[in-house]
Amino acid sequence: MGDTPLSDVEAGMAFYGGLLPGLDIHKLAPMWHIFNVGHMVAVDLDRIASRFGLSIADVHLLGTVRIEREEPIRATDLASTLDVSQAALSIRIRRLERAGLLIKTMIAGDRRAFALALTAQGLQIADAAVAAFARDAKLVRALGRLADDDLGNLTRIMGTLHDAMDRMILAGKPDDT
Amino acid sequence: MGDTPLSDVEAGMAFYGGLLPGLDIHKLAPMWHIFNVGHMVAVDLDRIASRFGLSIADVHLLGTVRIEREEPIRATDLASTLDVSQAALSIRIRRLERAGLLIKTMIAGDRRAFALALTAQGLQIADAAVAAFARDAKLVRALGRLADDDLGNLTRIMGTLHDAMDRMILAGKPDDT
DNA sequence: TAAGATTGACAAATCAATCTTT
DNA sequence: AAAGATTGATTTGTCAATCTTA
Repeated sequence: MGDTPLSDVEAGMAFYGGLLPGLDIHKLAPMWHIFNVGHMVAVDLDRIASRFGLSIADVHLLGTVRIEREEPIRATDLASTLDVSQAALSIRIRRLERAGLLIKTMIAGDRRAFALALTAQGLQIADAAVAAFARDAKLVRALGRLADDDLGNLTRIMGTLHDAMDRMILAGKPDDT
Repeated sequence: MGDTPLSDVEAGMAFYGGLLPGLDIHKLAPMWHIFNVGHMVAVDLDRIASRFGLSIADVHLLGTVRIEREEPIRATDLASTLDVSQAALSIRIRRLERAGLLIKTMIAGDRRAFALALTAQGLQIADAAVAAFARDAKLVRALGRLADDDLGNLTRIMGTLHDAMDRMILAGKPDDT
């Protein structure tokens, strides 16, 4: 170890790198960062969402339904997109429906399934929550201190990873290890 | 909208950017990516950890204790580091202790608190789980397809954000909104 | 008083089982 | 059978209250 003053995070990664030389630390380190920062962001956004009487999971759902599509999104597709169980969705949808933010609509030609749409109030709250995220989230503050280059590259690279994970999860649905 | 075939993710961000022009989409987009990828990684690592009879939260705890320090880490400090409640820690520690992976040790000069250390078995399982993460995680596969430049920049930038979030959370503990 | 840790009440996730429709 | 959705049992998280020690 040198005498450079490492942060706790860097020190931890350096420790593991030296400990298990067989490890692919160059991929483990960014995954660890993403996992941890993702968790901290989730906790932080949950705190902001609670101002609206919602959880971050609620906003995630409303925000996804918010994005207009040709075909209104079905509950099953939503479970894939959000990477949660259908059971969890079922309960969340019922609660948001009772809160007057969401409505179920029939799908032509399939009486098993239903599609989802936001009410006027749901639309307003979803937008307000997203605006509050953009304004108040801790991570937004941290992102504001990055160089323009870094912010652009981060967005591009994370977008690539986001797409790749979406595809892998979708592909891995039928046969899961 | 142009005729470029956008991914769902990019289409969603473009939608919000056009919808609410006041939004700082340049910071909202990367935050959204980090939140979503972080969640998908957590689900994936949880699946891998279950091979060892552990949750990702268990491995997170063991891995953090694993990192050697001058002073063995206390339970309260661990709650800050992991960004979970003391109550959750309390229960998880008891379970890991009963499983024979973790031991509580006395702290000289303070009979309220205790420190944590891994047993030989805990050490072995923690390392095995981390090795399994590096080998089998979906995100590791996705990271393997990045250009070397991108991987390096991602690691550096996410490390910066990780540190920044750690500091903000630590600073925000006494007075939380 | 405050800090470290634990407990109890409650919220929310998963998994397995079930019901209806295809 | 298989797919979409729901329910019940279990696990695990947070929050508020409590106990012990500083």
